[in-house]
Amino acid sequence: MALKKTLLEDIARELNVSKTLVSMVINGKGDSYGISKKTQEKVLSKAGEMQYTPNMFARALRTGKSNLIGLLVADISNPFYSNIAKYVEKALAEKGYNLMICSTDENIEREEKLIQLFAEQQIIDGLIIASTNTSGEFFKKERLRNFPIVFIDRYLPDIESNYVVANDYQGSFELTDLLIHKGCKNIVAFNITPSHISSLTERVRGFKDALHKYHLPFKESNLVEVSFNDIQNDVRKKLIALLKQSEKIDAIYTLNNNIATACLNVFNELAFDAKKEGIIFASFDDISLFDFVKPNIISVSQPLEQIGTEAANLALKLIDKKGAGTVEYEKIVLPTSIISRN
Amino acid sequence: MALKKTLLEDIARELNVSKTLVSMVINGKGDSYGISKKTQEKVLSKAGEMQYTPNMFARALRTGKSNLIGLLVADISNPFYSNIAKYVEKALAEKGYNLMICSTDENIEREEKLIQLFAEQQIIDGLIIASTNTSGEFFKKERLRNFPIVFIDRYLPDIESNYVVANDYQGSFELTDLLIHKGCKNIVAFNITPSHISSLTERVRGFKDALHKYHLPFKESNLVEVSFNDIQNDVRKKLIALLKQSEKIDAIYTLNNNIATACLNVFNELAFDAKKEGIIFASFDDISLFDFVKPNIISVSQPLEQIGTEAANLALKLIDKKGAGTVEYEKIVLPTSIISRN
DNA sequence: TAAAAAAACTAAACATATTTAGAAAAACGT
DNA sequence: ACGTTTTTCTAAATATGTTTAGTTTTTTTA
Repeated sequence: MALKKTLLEDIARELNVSKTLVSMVINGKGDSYGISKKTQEKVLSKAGEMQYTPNMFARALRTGKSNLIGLLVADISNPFYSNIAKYVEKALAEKGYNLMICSTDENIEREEKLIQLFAEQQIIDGLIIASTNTSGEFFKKERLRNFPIVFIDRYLPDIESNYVVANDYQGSFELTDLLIHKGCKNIVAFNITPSHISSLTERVRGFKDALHKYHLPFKESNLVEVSFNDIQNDVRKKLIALLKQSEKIDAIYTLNNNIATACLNVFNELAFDAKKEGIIFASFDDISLFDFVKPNIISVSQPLEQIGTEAANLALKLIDKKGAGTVEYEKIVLPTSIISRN
Repeated sequence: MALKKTLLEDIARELNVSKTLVSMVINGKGDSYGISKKTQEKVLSKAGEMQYTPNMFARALRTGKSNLIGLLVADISNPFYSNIAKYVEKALAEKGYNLMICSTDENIEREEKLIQLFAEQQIIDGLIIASTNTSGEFFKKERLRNFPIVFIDRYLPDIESNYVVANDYQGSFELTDLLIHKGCKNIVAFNITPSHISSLTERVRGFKDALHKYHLPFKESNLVEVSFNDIQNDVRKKLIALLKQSEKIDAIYTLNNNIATACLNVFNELAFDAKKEGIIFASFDDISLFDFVKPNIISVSQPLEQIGTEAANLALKLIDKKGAGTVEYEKIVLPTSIISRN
């Protein structure tokens, strides 16, 4: 009735050999185990004929390897992450690995639970993660210390780790520098809070340093923080207040695409024409949306394909090297580029 | 050295009971197997203390259930799919299931290979798929006939199946109807080719029927086809030709968000002001981008959250019912809504 | 041609759970 | 106190591969 799957044993029985032999041949170890060419061919052709595919669970159970990589991000529907995911998947597929994607919703508990489930249990062979954690404490656990983890987008400053990130500091510095060159004297940056995330603190640092370079003062009012849980409403409230205030500002700089989109929404609602009001709009993260939007947005573009590809390859490299003594961390920092739409 | 994982046996040994008993209790079957309350508590507390978590592979191997659902889409970086993915994941997480996402790049071979790998091998318990296949032939295979599959976005007309799709026909009809009411007499629709995909053929049908309703002729020139593999360039070529031609058109209607974005790019390049030229721009699929773009886009919005949630729940339902005789297919068609930006 | 070496293959253990069939212990009835 | 039930628990089989430690067969060497 229910079509039975072909097992190693079935092939072995058909050919009157042991399943050990079949397993060896199927795994391409026929030569190294000294199985004769003729036998190898017989096995392979019979396996093809019987449409044999090994049971991943049995294999993973025995070998402790699943050929699965986990990708943990805040929100897979954020184009930043979904684009990275696409390239991660592509790079992994080339090496016979598959991807499990999970969203954490920037929820530390959920993140930790998922890591526990997948990484500590060795369901995945490696983890690529944009961690939302405030510290590296969790990752110091004995069970994780030796697990292949690649941080992307953000790293945790208090632990040594492998990571692939954009040069947030440099990108933010250059963008701010450009704004100043365009004559801006009172730039207001919008950040999200809690803002412990490294990519954001780096961007803030770049922003401040660029101001400092040109002897522009940094006041409290140059940095607005909006709450992650309610970005749209918080942005609306604070942006409107900002536009109403007497002190004139000449640039708004959002520190990620979420805040940018929220601001654009408010502009839309208010039919606010930033250009006409002499306000330059700039943002970290370049999303395709920005190509079409008024006002023209000056943005810092991150190399998504490269981030995804490098992260995948680094993860695979760590898996290969696993256990091989050397614990040298790879810290890959990729250059960003300014997209200056005129 | 390498921290050993806690096994069922370890708990059993500590408590001087059999691992059978431990397994039963861990799986919440203590009562039905008549394990005394006291023993159950002992086991549970010891398991917590020893941080036991069952090995998914051993469990899946034995039970044939992995609590994994596969999601196969053309391109996870397409916001349409990444949004659906988000809601699918959310609905599954609530029921203790996890998601494996793979992109097929609209490549039939890759799609079939992935299905073979995951579904036929029973690595996943169920599959949610936006199939790129031209026919249902592949899904008729004995090994798949009884496998829980939910088609989303597109269904295959030549086979019976479970699916969750938007009402493409209705949405397209209403949109076209609206355009006509706005005075359009020569609407050009942009489709991608090969266009065997059900959602697209339905949209074309809705378009034609609406024209017909108002006795507007449908000519070859009312439907432009662009190749999926090179959307941007093909759109550029054909859109430019269209805008140059002598015959005046009064609306452009793109049949999905990819084509829409490509068109907008061309408008941008040419600094073409559709509104000024008396052309209304409309598109199937509503993406957040459209909120910000000039010209104002009239669009058909699909209920992404609902599609994702219903698909996930239907998949779980099929898994539950598996083997339970009744083969009644669920065909869920969800209403779309017109977003008419003025 | 017998002993040694090399080549080709296999039985059994193992990875870690779940489940079936049945055993031991406790409680009950008389 | 002894057989019968009922309650509680367990040994062994199973799921499907990989790997270790041999064994058998063939070839080579003296």
